[in-house]
Amino acid sequence: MITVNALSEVAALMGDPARAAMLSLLMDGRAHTASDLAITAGITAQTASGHLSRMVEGNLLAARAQGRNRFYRLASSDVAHAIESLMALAGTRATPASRTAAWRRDPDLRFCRTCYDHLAGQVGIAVTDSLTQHGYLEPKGPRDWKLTQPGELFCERLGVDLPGARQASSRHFARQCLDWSERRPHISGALGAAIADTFFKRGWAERLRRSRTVRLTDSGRRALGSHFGATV
Amino acid sequence: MITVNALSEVAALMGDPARAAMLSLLMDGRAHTASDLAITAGITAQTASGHLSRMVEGNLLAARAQGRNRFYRLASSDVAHAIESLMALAGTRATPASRTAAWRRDPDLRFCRTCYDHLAGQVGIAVTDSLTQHGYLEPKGPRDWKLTQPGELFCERLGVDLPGARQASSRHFARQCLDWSERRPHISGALGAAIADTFFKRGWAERLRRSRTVRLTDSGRRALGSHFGATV
DNA sequence: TTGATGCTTCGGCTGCCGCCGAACCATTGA
DNA sequence: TCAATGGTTCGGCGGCAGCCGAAGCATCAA
Repeated sequence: MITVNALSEVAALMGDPARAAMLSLLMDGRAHTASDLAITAGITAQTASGHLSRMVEGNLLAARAQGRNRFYRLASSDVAHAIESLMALAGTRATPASRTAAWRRDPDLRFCRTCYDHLAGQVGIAVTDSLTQHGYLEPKGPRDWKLTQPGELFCERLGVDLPGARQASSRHFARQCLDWSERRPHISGALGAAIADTFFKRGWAERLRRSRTVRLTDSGRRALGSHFGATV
Repeated sequence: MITVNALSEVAALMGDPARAAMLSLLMDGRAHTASDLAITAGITAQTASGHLSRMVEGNLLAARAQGRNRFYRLASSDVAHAIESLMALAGTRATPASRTAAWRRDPDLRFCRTCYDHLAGQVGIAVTDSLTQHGYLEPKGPRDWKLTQPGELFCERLGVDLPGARQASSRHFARQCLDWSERRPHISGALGAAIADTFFKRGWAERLRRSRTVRLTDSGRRALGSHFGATV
């Protein structure tokens, strides 16, 4: 069966520590330079170059040249979801030595991070829960959400770029994405990305360099309370 | 970050051709003997033994001794879902040589297979669609379904072991599982397994040995029409 | 008890793959 | 044009991990 080989090839591509470190950084959804990825993985530029070209060849990454730099990003949100599902598995692996799951040791990452291009972790869940509890978001089908009329008004007041989000016709508008640390769905898709953008633009959250971890600012914490009625 | 290592370890465990072949066989949800798995992977018993103990150690598999034999099965449905998500990735990898996705080359597998312990593929989707269209199944939350009152009656008439399914309190009753070939959700969980059992018990479907592929019998094809109002 | 079967452990071989140094190409800026 | 910077290609080294043969335990059937 051909699918077996394909399975092992994809898995093997993710199964090297250096490549996994790069993929983990790229889970922030942004594009990073080859040298940036090399430093993150703790290897030389030429070794990283080999890894990167292999991952492009394997359709895990997409590359874009810009001047002297070469930027790499995840090829698709499917790749991000596959990585998340593996991380969910890794998180439940209770080692006999310490029964503490791996993600528990990184509380900041668990608190708030980017998942591809939208917010995840406790903050991502808090935002999503608020939207559904206020009736702004309703489940639609197995893996999507519907933004209700009041929900549209709410987003507009918040400054979310709804027209821009709808314009990205090639991707899902409001998608459910399983959160690997909270093990519940949060909002992703074009709307999820637009909401995350709003958080960054209004100074409610800051990306930490070289990490998926996101820091919630003081004003962000206040905004969660006043706009979303949530405390984290 | 510790999660990075955990990610690469899990992925590497799936990234070996022999182990991937074993995992693929175990995706039928049943337990298989060590020698059976060795033959499937095309390696000797002692080599397989090493692979199997590593996968047990890595919490991918669970082992159970029975007489002289030792049976291995997937440790949890989480493992099955992670493998499915990787297969979904592998399926979309269009090689430049042939733009045909891998699963297209195995139409039987795409038509009907077991996913862990329930039906997947076109038949799994047809059954699920029929249940939802008749109002027997309603979406409940992001990843579950609710079996309605008419749905319970329908299942009882069909001979599905509902009490037995409800008894498995440790697992989800009616879960949504994303089908990697159809890319839509089908019914899984205890109810999904019970429905699949009914198909096998009533001779509507037959497992092909050493494969996830399931053959729909003639009576099964008729049953799909008469009971589910579906044609495949 | 004896032999057959299923599985595992041990030891040693082999090949692959990740790694780096060195050299090379491309872009930028002076 | 020349130096500096970012990336890739090439060649060779070293270690790990997958593989098997041989031997060692269990279990079952006589």
